[in-house]
Amino acid sequence: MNYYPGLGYSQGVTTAGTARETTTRTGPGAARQHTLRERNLELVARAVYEVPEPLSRAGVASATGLARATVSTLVDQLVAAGLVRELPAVTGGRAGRPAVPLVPAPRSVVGLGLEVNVDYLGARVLDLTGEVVSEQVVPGALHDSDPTVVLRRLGALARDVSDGVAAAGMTVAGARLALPGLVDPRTGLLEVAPNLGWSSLDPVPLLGLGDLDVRIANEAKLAALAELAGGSDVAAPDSFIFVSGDVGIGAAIVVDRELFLGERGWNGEIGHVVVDPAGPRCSCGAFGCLEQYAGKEAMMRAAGLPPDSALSALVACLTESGTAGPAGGRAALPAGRALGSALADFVNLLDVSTIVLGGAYTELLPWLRADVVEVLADRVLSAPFVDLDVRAAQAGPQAALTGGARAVLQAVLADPAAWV
Amino acid sequence: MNYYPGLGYSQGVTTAGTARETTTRTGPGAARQHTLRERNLELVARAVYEVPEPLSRAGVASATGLARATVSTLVDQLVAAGLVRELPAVTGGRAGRPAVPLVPAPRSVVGLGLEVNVDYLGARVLDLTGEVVSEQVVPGALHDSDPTVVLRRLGALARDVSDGVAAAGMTVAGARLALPGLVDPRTGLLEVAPNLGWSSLDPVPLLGLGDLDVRIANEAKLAALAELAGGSDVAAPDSFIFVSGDVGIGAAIVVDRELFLGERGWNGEIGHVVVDPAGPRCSCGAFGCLEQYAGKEAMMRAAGLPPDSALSALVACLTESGTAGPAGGRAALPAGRALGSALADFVNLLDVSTIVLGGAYTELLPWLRADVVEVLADRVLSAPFVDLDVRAAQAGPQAALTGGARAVLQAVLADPAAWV
DNA sequence: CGCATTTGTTGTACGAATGAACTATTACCC
DNA sequence: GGGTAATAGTTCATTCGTACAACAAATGCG
Repeated sequence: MNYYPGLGYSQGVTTAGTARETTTRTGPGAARQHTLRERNLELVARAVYEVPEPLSRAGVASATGLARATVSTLVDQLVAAGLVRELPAVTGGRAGRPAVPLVPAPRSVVGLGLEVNVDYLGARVLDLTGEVVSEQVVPGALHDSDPTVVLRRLGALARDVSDGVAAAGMTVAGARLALPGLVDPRTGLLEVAPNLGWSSLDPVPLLGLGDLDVRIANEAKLAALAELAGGSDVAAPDSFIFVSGDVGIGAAIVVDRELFLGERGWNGEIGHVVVDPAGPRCSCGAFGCLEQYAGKEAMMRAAGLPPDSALSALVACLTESGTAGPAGGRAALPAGRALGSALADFVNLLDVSTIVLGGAYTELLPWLRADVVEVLADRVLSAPFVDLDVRAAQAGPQAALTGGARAVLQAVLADPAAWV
Repeated sequence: MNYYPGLGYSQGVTTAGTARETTTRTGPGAARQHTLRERNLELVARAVYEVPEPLSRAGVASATGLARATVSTLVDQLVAAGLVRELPAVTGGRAGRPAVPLVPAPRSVVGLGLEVNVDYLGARVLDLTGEVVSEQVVPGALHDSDPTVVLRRLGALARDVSDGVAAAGMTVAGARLALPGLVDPRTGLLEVAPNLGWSSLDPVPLLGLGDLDVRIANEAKLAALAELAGGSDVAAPDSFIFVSGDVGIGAAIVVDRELFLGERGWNGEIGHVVVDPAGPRCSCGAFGCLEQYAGKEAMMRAAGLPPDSALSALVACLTESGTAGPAGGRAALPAGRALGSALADFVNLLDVSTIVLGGAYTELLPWLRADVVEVLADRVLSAPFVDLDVRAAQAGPQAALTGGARAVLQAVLADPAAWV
């Protein structure tokens, strides 16, 4: 992760205390015997989970570098905890005792993703294999809604879904609530969600989900996590900027398969990068923000549609007005160059060369991509030395629900010792 | 570091292989017995190094959570390795056996910082206490210079300094070479350094420093590391954006006392963030880059001085043209608002709320700060919820030299087991 | 059918941290 | 001045987890 060996500068004792005041102060990083066990359990679990085809105990041993004997005891614990399942031994062509393939246990421990967005409420349950076990998504117009009412409805939805999977013998390891706004994950408070009309509230208790471990996060951040699963054919990039275009425009930064959140998780506000200070005034008070060019309403207006039209109307309009791409005629979407310009700033400031376009941009990509790529090639300083990649999101609808559930499961995977 | 518990998503087995193909594939993260020892050695070393006043063995034990017995053996090893020194036992008011204070060992293991910049060459040696043990800085006009000649001269300088400290019984743990350009720390190659007129070269062998471990890095990144030492009175912030203004404008990102480098370490190119697309053409081909407003030459021109004037001339000019600050008259430096605008984009994209201004900006801060702060307050979305802080760099002249030496010492501190 | 081969398990050895007991050295109080 | 409490540092048996080697299990192949 750190290509400058020896430049990383993390402070052991002192920061560990300041980062989370809630943890007990006894030995934040002291490594004991059981630390070894925890770490190696995680290592073995990841080896089982993050490999294209099942490994045997011996395979895990050679993949991790641990001794076969050690792997055996660790795997036995994971199997006993229900996190790993043994498939029937397969006698595969080769000589020797047949190997027992190990796979993530389906439908045992599951994660719950929750989301309130402008036009829907949803709850989705994923198991350790990444399959959707259960979900409910309810459309609704939630701008300027009452958080108490909406969150109670979402809580009922969550209980419904959650009770269902619990009845089938699964354990819900926790939940993540995705919200379109500035959330502070340390305190669990929502500062402001402009498009919902919500501000300064503590959403988790309003869900009424009892003692289930529910944490909140920004919607774009969780959607980016969903991207890490990759598409059916294409693998997910290890590092990328995820940009989600809708009424507002949000982004998330993933480096080496890990979210980069800045100090408070309030980064990625690309919608208010200035594209042209002589441009139209933005709701944020500045002039010429990206949102004024590539936000949903601006794109609708530019296409001569009412600002609150559905995305499908814009797609239809673009499809009939020319070939599927700007090469076929006039630049179909002025948003393209503006988006490219803001992304060029982003790439120059961050050095992440893959850009994943999500939300409305996924469907609009054919009309955006050429302009974005061209502006990036012109404006990114490292462009001569780097392959810039602009691609469509793969995670499917309500990506934040999937990402939230995945985040819960990643936490399980990061500390399987808590489950044995 | 990660305020979204459970959102971090690091992949154990698979990425470890892709990140560095050079490492052997046997057990990247397998934790064995000696892993415990290494980790706890680091923990103890950091406890000794990163605490305002000396700790005793017992103090380290309570600070780290390790048992006194364990700490004793670990400290003994560090003392034997020359990384830690015992001061005379101090009988401080309190009852009980007097404690033996432990401090970083002065003048034992040292780090070497090297730098080629536009107007000087330098080598600086720091010991584990952070003191400068030895240095040589040679002014020179090095734009469009011959890398072979310049690097041979720097190599001679480095050998000179290095031989001196070695003769005094110190061990040089390694070196970092700071260069003002795009460097790839993985390969050790310099892609391009526009202001030196260098491109596509492998600088380390040209130094001729034998088998000394020399690694290269970007100048602004190393200067940012120097900031982490803090000033004489003010403590360094844990997270900040370091902006170094000179002919070009570079930046580095530090989050939780760790450099954030992006995919290749080529981030922080704030000099080419677009401030106004209707602005003057930049050398990079785009229009209205920050460098055209807040680069050294642009600032000189705006003040009516020849573009290659010295910084002192600009300061003199500003001082006599009004009071020390824009409040005293006309906006002294048009660079201020441009810098504020680019920084607002930076903060919106990254969520790091402290900005440290280095290079020429340090001296110009009185004429810049008010404009920068005002624009930031207007344009940063999270401004109502965050205290934005704009401050001057503390690290002193040739900060990259200090930062380079510190980077070497941090590597020692991160793996003291290699020295016992 | 015997042998090589690979997987998985069992038992011993070793390394590292722990906690309790012990020594060393001071302050304080009578 | 001596006893006692307090704190620092050390010694040693214990515990825990991994490594290594030997062994058992199960298969393919000649």
